[in-house]
Amino acid sequence: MATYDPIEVQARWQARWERDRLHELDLGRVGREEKLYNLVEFPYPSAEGLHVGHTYTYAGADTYGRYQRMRGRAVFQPIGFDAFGIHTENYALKVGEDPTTLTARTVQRYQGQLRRLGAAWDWDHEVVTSDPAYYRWTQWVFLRLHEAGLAVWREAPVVWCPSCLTVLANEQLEGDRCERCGTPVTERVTRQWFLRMTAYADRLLDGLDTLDWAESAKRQQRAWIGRSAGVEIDFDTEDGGRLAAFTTRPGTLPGVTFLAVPSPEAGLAGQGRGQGTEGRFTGRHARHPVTGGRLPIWEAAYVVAGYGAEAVMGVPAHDERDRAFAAANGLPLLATPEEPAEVVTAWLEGRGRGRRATRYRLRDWLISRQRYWGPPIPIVHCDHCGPVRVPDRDLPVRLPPVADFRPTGTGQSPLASVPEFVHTPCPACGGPGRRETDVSDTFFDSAWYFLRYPSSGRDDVAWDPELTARLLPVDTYTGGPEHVARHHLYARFVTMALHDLGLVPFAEPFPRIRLHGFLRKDGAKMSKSRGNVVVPDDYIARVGADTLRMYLLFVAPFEEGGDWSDAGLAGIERFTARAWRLLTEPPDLPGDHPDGPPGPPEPGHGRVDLRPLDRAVVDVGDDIERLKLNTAISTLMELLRWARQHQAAMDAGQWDRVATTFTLLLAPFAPHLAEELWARLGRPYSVHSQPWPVPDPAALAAEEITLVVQVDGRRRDAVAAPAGLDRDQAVQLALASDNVRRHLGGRPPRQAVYVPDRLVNLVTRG
RNA sequence: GCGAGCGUGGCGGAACGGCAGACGCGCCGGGUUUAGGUCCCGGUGGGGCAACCCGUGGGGGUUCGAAUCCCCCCGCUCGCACCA
Repeated sequence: MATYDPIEVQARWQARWERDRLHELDLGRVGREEKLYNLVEFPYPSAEGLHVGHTYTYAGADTYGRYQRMRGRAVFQPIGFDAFGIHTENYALKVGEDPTTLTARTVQRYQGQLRRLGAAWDWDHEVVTSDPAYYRWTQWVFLRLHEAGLAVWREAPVVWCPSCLTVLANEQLEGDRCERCGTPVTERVTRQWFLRMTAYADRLLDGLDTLDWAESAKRQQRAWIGRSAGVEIDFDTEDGGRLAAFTTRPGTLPGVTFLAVPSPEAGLAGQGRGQGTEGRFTGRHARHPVTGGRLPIWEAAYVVAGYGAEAVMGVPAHDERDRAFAAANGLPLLATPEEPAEVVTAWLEGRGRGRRATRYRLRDWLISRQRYWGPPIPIVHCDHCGPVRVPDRDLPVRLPPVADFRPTGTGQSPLASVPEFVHTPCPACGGPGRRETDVSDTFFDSAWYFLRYPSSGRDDVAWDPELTARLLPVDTYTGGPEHVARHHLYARFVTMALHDLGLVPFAEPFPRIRLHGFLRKDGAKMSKSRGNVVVPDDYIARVGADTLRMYLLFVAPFEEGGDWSDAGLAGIERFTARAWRLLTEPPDLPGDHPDGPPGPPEPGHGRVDLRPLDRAVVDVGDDIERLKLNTAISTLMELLRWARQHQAAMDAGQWDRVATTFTLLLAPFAPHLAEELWARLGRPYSVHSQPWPVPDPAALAAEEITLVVQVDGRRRDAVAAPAGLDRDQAVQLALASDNVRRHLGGRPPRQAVYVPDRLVNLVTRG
């Protein structure tokens, strides 16, 4: 028999699956009950290609999807490319190539890599966000939000990256640095487009309770939204003005000794953050609303602009930051007791000096980017009409070719240098208009892509209502924890807004999210920016995709991740080779042995206890459901060893059941190998269309168990016993053990703890 | 600083509060092979090499019984980082 050639096997079956469109679903016939929308975060095709971190994520999600298909679900598992955006454009700048041609090439490269993973992608529904057929609808979504008053153009201080030469959203900061390039950011005041995400703060927060997400992810989003209930208190200033201060602890009002307002240089972005005690007296004073005492007004670096209140009331006696600021600036500390919050609030409300208020850490989503590689925001500015929506019929507003796509640094996108793009009649009055030249944030492209997948072929609608009602929401979203406060939040917000507009029939796009762990390299997260990526291609060419997939899933629990090292790869190579030999070569029976009697191999007696097989069916399935893919694979290894050891004793019927069942259990993990083995067993194509095996319930009811016997909590024996013993029978059995009697030393047990079918603990101590 | 997660053999990792170390790597021994590799079998936490004893970052606690639950401390990783 031929030896196992994983490279030949994977190439042949990949070609066949593609020809047969094995993984493409006929969405027209999928019922709502049977569908399973298995979504993974799509890659951005920026730089050197997919790395094994992607392989890890996709292998896990694909294994889950393949298993669900065998469980009878109609699995929709689309894939696409997040091809617009700064990351792609920066790579284009680095290599000095136009992003249009570059993207076409990198997408092709990624497609090839994704195909070679052997995942069950539904290529019929691929989307590419930089394709006009896609971003036309991104613009359409923007227009719907604009109509609803959720997209607003306003002047605001915004975060500016002096390296990327664009403004950034709050979510795209890492501390006071740009999350893409690490450059410390600065601040600008310009007119920008915002999506009013804060209007949904409460619903984004409250909706979390309904979701099947990891608690850590919910906690993170809650913290990000940061709802605080408190009171806004008015302070009259001596120059006749008024300052409103927000506090969550109105009871500390008697202890106020100063007011703090944002210092101009502290700003949004957080320059000057750190010590937090720098400040400058403004020369102005306010009056305490209760005592009438004079309160100096200070500019303080620690006050965050834009949180919603004009000032912070400084209470050195009750707040650490206030105390530090007061101490550093010679301000008094007034040691007053804290009053009951309700009393103070009611007092203020009664005199019109304050009102209950809720504040959020969440900001509106700034989507303007003064960059090239993104969807133009579909607005025309008119001197008479203001910002006017481009009519739907004129979409897409195509991204024009430009001579130079480098960011300008002037605060304007490179599109501003294309007169024939900029100058266009106002859609409202027909007068001279200027197109908006900013493009939108990449995260806006990906905030709705899951809606597009089922309807990807449609050029008349963004998404088909009937298909959407049937296929969505997403059943399982496999993604990275780094997206919890960004992409997952944006997608929830956009979906809620579209739901309110009656455009989608659900408010939550991702009722169930599973976060994968990270593959690390030498202790550090593997990422392109760190330059420590390992590329899957060499491994796929050398040991095959099946072995790489299984190895990645074997080394660590999927949701925890682990350190990449190929040291243990040999273990999976051995496993697959053994499986191949066992199922494709005739058994090594006595009749075959050179020293044995000549003749054909004799079948075994056929009285092998097959319960381990049924047990494995249950265990592997349970493990996949829980994404414990590492232990699922170890169960397969144990099953293989058991099959090898008992093969000779099995008759033809038993062996057939073992061989086919093993192959079915292997299929979600090693799709090519399983398909080949299935064919060689003479079974009809395809193994991936087969139902998951059903265990024999009688076999699962084990009639014999091992009872562990302890004396005073220490293991002294383990005895074979029939299942279902009652306490007295179990204790009698335990007392029959010589070793147990020896350790009892003649003392009768004072107590016996019995865990049915597991353990007896005889306790002698009082 | 705040929040969360995690600390188990030489290594990756198993273990509904119930036999700690499954499975795999590596290593040791044996077999097959002209030889190396492959392949097959066995062993592999520490101490005694037997009965047993000790062992899950450290210390305390709850429990008949703790890697698992609780408290304190140490270390690593990941979020957030002046949000009043």
